[in-house]
Amino acid sequence: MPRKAKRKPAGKLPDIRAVAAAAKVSIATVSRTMNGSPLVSERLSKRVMQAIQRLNYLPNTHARTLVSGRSRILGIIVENISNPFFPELIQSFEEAAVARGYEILVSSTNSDPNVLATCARRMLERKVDGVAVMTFGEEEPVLDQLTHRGVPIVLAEFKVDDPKASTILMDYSTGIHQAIRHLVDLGHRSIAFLAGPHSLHSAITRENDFRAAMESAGLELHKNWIIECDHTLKGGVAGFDQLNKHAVRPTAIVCSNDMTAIGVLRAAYMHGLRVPNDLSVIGLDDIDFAEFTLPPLTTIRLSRADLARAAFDALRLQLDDSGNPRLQREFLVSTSLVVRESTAAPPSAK
Amino acid sequence: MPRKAKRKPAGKLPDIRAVAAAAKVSIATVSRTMNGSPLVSERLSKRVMQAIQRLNYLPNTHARTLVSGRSRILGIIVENISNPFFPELIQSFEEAAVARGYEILVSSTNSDPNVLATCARRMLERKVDGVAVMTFGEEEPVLDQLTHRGVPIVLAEFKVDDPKASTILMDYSTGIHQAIRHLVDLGHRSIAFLAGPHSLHSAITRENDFRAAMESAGLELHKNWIIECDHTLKGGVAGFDQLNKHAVRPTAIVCSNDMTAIGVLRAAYMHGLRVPNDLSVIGLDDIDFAEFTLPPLTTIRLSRADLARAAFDALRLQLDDSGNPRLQREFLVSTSLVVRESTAAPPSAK
DNA sequence: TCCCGGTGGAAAATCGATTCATTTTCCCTC
DNA sequence: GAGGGAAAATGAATCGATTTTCCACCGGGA
Repeated sequence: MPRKAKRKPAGKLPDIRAVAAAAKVSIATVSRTMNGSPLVSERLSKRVMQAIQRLNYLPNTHARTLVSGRSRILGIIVENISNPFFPELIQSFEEAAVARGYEILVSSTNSDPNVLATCARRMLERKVDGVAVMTFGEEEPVLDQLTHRGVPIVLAEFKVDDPKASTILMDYSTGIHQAIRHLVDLGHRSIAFLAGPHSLHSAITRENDFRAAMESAGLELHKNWIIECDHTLKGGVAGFDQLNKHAVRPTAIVCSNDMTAIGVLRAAYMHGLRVPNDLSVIGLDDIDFAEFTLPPLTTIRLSRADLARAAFDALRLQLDDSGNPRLQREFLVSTSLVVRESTAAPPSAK
Repeated sequence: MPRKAKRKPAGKLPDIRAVAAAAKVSIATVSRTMNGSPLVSERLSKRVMQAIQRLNYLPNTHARTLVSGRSRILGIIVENISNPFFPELIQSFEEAAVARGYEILVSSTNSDPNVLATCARRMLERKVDGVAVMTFGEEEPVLDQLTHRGVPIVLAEFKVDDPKASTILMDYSTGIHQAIRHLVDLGHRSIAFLAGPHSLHSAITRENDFRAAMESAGLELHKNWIIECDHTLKGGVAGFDQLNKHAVRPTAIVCSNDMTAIGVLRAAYMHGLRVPNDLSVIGLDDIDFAEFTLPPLTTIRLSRADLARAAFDALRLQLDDSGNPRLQREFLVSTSLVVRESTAAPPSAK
């Protein structure tokens, strides 16, 4: 005996068949219409659209994904969502994605490689079309999982030798040179650097660019004045404390990111040092907060919007143009100094 | 003539058939094993699991969703991802969700009703199993779209008369009473309130609780001292400026959220007022930053972790226990004062 | 010897779309 | 009016799982 035909429950959502029936066309035509195929006449297209409106029909993306192989979902993995840099980045990435009909899957690794592996797995299970890995380092192990399955990825500050991988490089050098130049012009000679964790490629690049800028300004690097911190507020406080232990102290501190700089501001305050009169501080990122610290932070701007757009474009290129062997796979994002009030002439120059 | 059978491309991902073949069982058994059916013996189950491992098989969630009707995706809609309160909330929500095998879809409305509608639509298209609407107001129009299609939702601070909707209420009253009490104990009598935008239910609740606390402390409310701001840094600055225009000024300011309070800190600094000596400031939320402002902010803590967990539990209850007519549909999250250094005795009391 | 309950298998229906191969429609020309 | 060819619309296979139905097998009890 044939299986009993299932009656449709009353509250059933309209599917493509319902639309086809309502518009008196085949389901193939409905599908074509929705996908903007040129093979549908104006007249029919209109009729189908009306039926869609009338029924308040939403296509089932899962069914769509199953057959087409594309999910129209992009993943974005960030290092730490509690660092304001990243929400701003996610926001821009989301806007770019949604504008082109992509959905995004966000996750944050907190610099834990295990979490990163889990993220990659989650992305794979949901069949993302591409992943922006915005962790600025530590990403090696995860790459294979994704690229081996043919998922395009884009990395920040890290080149991978895989045709499916693109890279976004930051031109820190320009911004950092401007910062050093700014300090030198104010009269500073003793400049310290609070670096980020060495596990991050970006932290190392920033530090190297700082060294280069110091050298090209003809300034000597005091050995104790480059300290590895962890890019957090607490880390900035700790870094300052460490700097403060030594007898000779810098008159200016450049930090690997804004959070560190804000930590320094806090620590300096606790030690009774006035910024910028007793100490100049420069950050890097220019998060929204930087304008509202006390005093407002002089910092090197790294645009989240630019970075997000570059990441999205890199993925889109891989997706739309994957045949092309001469695909652009490297992108550059620039930086520049924003002068506010945390920098001034050093005390000695008064 | 039948369509030509398609050969499998070499690099094909393993599917359930491949696993079945590798484990020498039927696909039904593989499915049963993965879904923890009791009809599979220990022995076989182990064999299947091994095959899954060996092939590095990942089930296709889209295929699964299509037939089962459940996507195991939860949506979370926040007001503004650039306010650090929300990333911290998302982080906790994500952890809870991922721990139970759910994926999450994040989006941020920026208080724009049109964006909210788009978000709802995106969630619907992706067939989310439930949505946490953490916008603290403005949500009416969107509700129908979701609940009408049977998607459970949980709202912050807003009750809806729908069996699919749950609510999380914040007990601001306790924290705000503590704050007023703290100020009164320090000697303050003149206390202003920088409210949030009246479009937000939470902002109105907070304001009302402030009024109530003032009254129960026997303090008079100065008419010009309740000002509507917008919960941003800039808004805090503007609010302070407005307060400052009048001849009589408060000795303490309570703010509807931390961002506003941080804006006030900044504005006070620009006007040469020292906090807390000249002016006491209290925030609400206790975002991570609050500990690192200058001076560290006294604030009313509203735990993101508690809120996220409540939101997740509310949805899970709706999902797992949807038959139950006596479902818990209201949850309460508490608040409490955290005293740091932005409050002290008023100048006159010195 | 027959039957029975408990396991697991094989096969088919289903979910809701896309898309290929095919048929139908329509228009133009001779 | 027939024939040809492009354009428009259709039918059916397909994606990868879940789930149901029916069946086979095995050991044990009556």
